[in-house]
Amino acid sequence: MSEAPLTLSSFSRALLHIDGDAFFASCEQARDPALRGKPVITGKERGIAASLSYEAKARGVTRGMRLFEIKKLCPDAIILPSDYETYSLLSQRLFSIVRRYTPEVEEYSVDECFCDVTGLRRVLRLSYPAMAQRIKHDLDTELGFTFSVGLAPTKVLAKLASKWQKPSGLTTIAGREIHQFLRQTPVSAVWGIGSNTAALLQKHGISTALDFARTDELWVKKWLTKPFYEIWQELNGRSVLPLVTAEKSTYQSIQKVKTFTPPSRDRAFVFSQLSKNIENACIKARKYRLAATRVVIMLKTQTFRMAWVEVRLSRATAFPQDIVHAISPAFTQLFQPEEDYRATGIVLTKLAEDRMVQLDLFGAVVRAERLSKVYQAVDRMRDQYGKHTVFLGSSLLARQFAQHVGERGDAPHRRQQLFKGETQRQRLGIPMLMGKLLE
DNA sequence: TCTGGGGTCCTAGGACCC
DNA sequence: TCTGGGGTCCTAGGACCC
Repeated sequence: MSEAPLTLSSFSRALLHIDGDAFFASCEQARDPALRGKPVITGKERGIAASLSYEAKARGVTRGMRLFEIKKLCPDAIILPSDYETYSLLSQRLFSIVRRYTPEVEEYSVDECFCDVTGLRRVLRLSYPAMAQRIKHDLDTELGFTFSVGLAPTKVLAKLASKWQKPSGLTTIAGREIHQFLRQTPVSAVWGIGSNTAALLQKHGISTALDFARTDELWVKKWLTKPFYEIWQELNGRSVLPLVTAEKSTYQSIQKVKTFTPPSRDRAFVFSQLSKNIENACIKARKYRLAATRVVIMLKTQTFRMAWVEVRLSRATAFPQDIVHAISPAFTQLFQPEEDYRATGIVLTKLAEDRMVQLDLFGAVVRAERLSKVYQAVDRMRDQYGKHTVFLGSSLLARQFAQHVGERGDAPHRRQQLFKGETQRQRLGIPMLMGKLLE
């Protein structure tokens, strides 16, 4: 292994990685002040802890812990079902605050982003660390919970920096300090290096991020794939990963998977779960004006065995009844009556843009136009009154089940609670079957 | 870790064509 | 009939992320 250069001029680029602390639990606390300072846990619908407030962590609760264990350990824990709609709204606020400083923002996930502040020192009359501090201050005070921020010359290093001190940390990794940080970091903790690659590297005596950064460049190129070579470069201070600032406007695939408890071997019920997933996937597809030409249906057994089959559609569609009809034989083939199922899933793939969809027969054109009109109306109603307003007859069992177990789907009144005056939405509360609309 | 849900990118290798 | 080279497209599967 030869020495790779680690010293670079302090900031060829100045990139920030901003990460919400205990984001989901913090959102709940931000929305309901009565929850502040208390052990809050989200993930009730799954039966395990998904996100924990720092108060809960202090009591020894960990991610993935079962609810009954949590109750034993921390009887006053407040356990809430996930409310993705609220998290997503606060996420948008996070991004818009960062955009006050620079348009170069990558919305990496619901609770984190990267941004490029290179060259803004003069404009803002601030050093890069001071700039990072200021952005952090705005986020902390305006959103009502804390963020951890990393400042470094590359994305991979900025990600490492934000993780360095949590919660509410601000860590700078300047070019000359890179090796000090990498020496203390196991290679498996580097963004993009998972357990498989970490195990491979370990075999070659590479255990810290510094070992990896110092590995011979030619060796890395020869034995590892492109993403790992890019990580190697970034660890050495060479910024090669671009910021993806464009708004997400399309998808390669859309999937909806849903677990239900208890597991079931009732064919009609399992099929209706799948049907409901298909409807939800189609809603998303239509929103982005996409249509699937292929779908994968998946059934997960209680023993976590995943059976799946791919179905080619005769034409691209984003209408659930087309897909429900097309996958029906495949479902029959997949479904084993003596098996207990815990989840179903659908993946829409080979997505085509809506207007490019080819319609073969005149009859199909007429039908598609009719359906298209129906769904325009359905999508408008859903926007106005909430997700559970209109659905396919084949999803009825699953819808009733969800209502029975008190699922926390989309609920416009919670939006009102959070953003008073921003929405006039109300809940209709009367489910209608698609069949009625099509009559 | 007793296991949710939603994505992306990369590569090897086969099929097919000239 | 045999052997060879090269290009493109597609697919399955791996790996990783939050």
